[in-house]
Amino acid sequence: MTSWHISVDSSQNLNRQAHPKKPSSVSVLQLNGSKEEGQLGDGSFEFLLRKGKFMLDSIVEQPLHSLNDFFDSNKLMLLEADIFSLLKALAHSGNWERALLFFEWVVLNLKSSNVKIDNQVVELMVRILGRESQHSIASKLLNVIPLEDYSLDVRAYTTILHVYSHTGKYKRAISVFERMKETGLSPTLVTYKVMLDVYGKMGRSWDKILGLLDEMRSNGLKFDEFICSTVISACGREGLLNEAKESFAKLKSQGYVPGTVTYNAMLQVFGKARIYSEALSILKEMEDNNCPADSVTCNELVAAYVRAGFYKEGATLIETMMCKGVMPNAVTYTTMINAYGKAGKEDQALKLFDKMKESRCVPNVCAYNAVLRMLGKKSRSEDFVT
DNA sequence: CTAGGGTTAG
Repeated sequence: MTSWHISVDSSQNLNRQAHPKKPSSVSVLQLNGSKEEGQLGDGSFEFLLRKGKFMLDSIVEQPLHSLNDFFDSNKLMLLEADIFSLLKALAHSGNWERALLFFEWVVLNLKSSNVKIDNQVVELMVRILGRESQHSIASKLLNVIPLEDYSLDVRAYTTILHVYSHTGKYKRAISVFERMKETGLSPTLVTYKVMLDVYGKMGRSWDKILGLLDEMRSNGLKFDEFICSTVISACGREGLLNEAKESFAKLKSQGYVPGTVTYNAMLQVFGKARIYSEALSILKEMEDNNCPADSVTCNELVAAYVRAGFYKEGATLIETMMCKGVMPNAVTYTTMINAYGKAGKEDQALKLFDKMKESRCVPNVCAYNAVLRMLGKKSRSEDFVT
């Protein structure tokens, strides 16, 4: 099972010669609970399991700041351990920070003995940070892990690309994506989705986006809601109206049935460009296709109304939303408050802000900023009391 | 229960 094993010191080899039938690595925690390898008979395996559990518990008990000292003083035992299982157990018990510190410690100690970490351990660490959405930490970690030394799987690569996308390192994402393909790995639908997002956020890359879509087609991948919404929102970001319309039509002609998210992205494209006829026809298409509207749909419509100066209509829409069971959220209220503020309707804005709190919608930073900016502009900050 | 999408921001 665990074919990889890191041998670091000679004492371990002596140990192995003395007991050649023992498992070659200490299984720290038997997560799946399977009774494998028939090693339970002589009791030594159980002992090793207990030892592993003990190691896990000891790490979890350590305060974060003294963890490195703990690792150093238990160096021999830890480097002999099944690092993969120990990492997995740490992450599984909600200790991703300890997992990270352990990983970094292992990297440091193995580097000094010129031993490479196993691919699977790197993949696991990437996955742990990805799941925790620790993008900037992952990004920093990737600066010290030479990726070209490892042959990671597609999923690890995809997570890494997502990390680069999320931390704005678009150029690096593109070069890692290219290198990944050179090593013979085939990108999955999700990989392509992340890359479409990278080009979309980087901007000025519409031809690249079309290129990726062609590549996907020739690899036999089917476009889904994720792919389509990403492409349309890329258009929205740069005001590519015709491109949005064309690709939307093309995708539909290929049998793709748009969902709420893609319709929302289309609404944003036309709403932002103030082309209300098109926005309304999108809305009509949604209704015709029985595609349910959600809070984002309503927020886009509210934004479209107030951009055109239709404050009453925007406010009424919020009421309608509530009647239909779609609760307005912080985005809805912030959009309206901003609009009132710009129009010099401070009283209306403050009334709405109160209503927001009454309806138990917790104001976020954007909402407070909208109110404060408005009051600051009017030099009426004395009216603002919590 | 392996990775992934859309909305506020003067």
